[in-house]
Amino acid sequence: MTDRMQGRNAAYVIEALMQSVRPLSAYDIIAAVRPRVELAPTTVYRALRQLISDGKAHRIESLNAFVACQHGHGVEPVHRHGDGLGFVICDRCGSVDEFIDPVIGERVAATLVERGFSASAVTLEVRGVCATCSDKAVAR
Amino acid sequence: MTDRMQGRNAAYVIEALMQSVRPLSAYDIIAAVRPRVELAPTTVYRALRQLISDGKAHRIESLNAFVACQHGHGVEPVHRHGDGLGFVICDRCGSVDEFIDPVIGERVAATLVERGFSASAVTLEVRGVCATCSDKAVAR
DNA sequence: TGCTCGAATGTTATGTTATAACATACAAAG
DNA sequence: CTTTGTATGTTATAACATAACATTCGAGCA
Repeated sequence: MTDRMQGRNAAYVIEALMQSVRPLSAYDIIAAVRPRVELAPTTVYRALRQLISDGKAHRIESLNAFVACQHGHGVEPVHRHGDGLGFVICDRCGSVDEFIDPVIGERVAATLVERGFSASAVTLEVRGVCATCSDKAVAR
Repeated sequence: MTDRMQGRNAAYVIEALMQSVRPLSAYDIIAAVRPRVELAPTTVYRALRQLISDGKAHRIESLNAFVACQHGHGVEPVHRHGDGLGFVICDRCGSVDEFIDPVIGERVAATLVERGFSASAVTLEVRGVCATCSDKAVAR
């Protein structure tokens, strides 16, 4: 009961996410782990819920897809929504970049305090085109 | 060709959104306008795309649902993602509150400039429990 | 008038994302 | 060796979203 046990399905899922540059939908994950193993949607969503609550994966709301957390693989705490965690998502190449801006975290927190609102999750996502893809477009 | 023409379907849809306290999914909207009129999903999504690009409605990504814009019904410009526009969503009563924080807008913009990232949309959503619902829980 | 063009709309089918509901396995604690 | 809780498996279906193509309708104009 070390709080580290999370079953082998979660292991398959996080592995698939870590090996992918792009976010994966639940069904992408099913395809990615096949034919090594055949997972049902339910199973994948269960594993994802677990991984997300452990801070090892994030859901990208605007894509209905999932990514492995890019940080916190050492001693430092993993990134959590609510600390000014955000994602920059390129619609051209699909890359996702995680960032933290404490000032944003503070401003959001202030807004919530002002309202007496108790937050369970904060989503910050930017969609657009990354520098690399812009350059490519210019280069042609 | 005044750029204000947008067809009667959009009118039905925005009306349904404005009359609702809570966000509505596309299928909720279909139910809301029935039996006055019977709209197909395609039709509703088309109208929503239009309304959103006009700034008259917003998509709540974390709910896969839609709300009417709460501001900008006078001369002032409508709210747009990217100016620090955000939503505070109560998971208990379903209420959605729109807010603007220019500081957040600036910080996000700065992050994007730093990366040479060109944004097309910014999503900021907070899920949790509003003051009213918290009070109720305590009061019982 | 009647042509033509584009925008809006309608229709059908299907693709994609997510969960409900219930059955089984399996390990640790007692 | 039984109880209990967590993980897992299975089937079905709910909920969200778009593709592809047909039709209607109004504005501008020959």
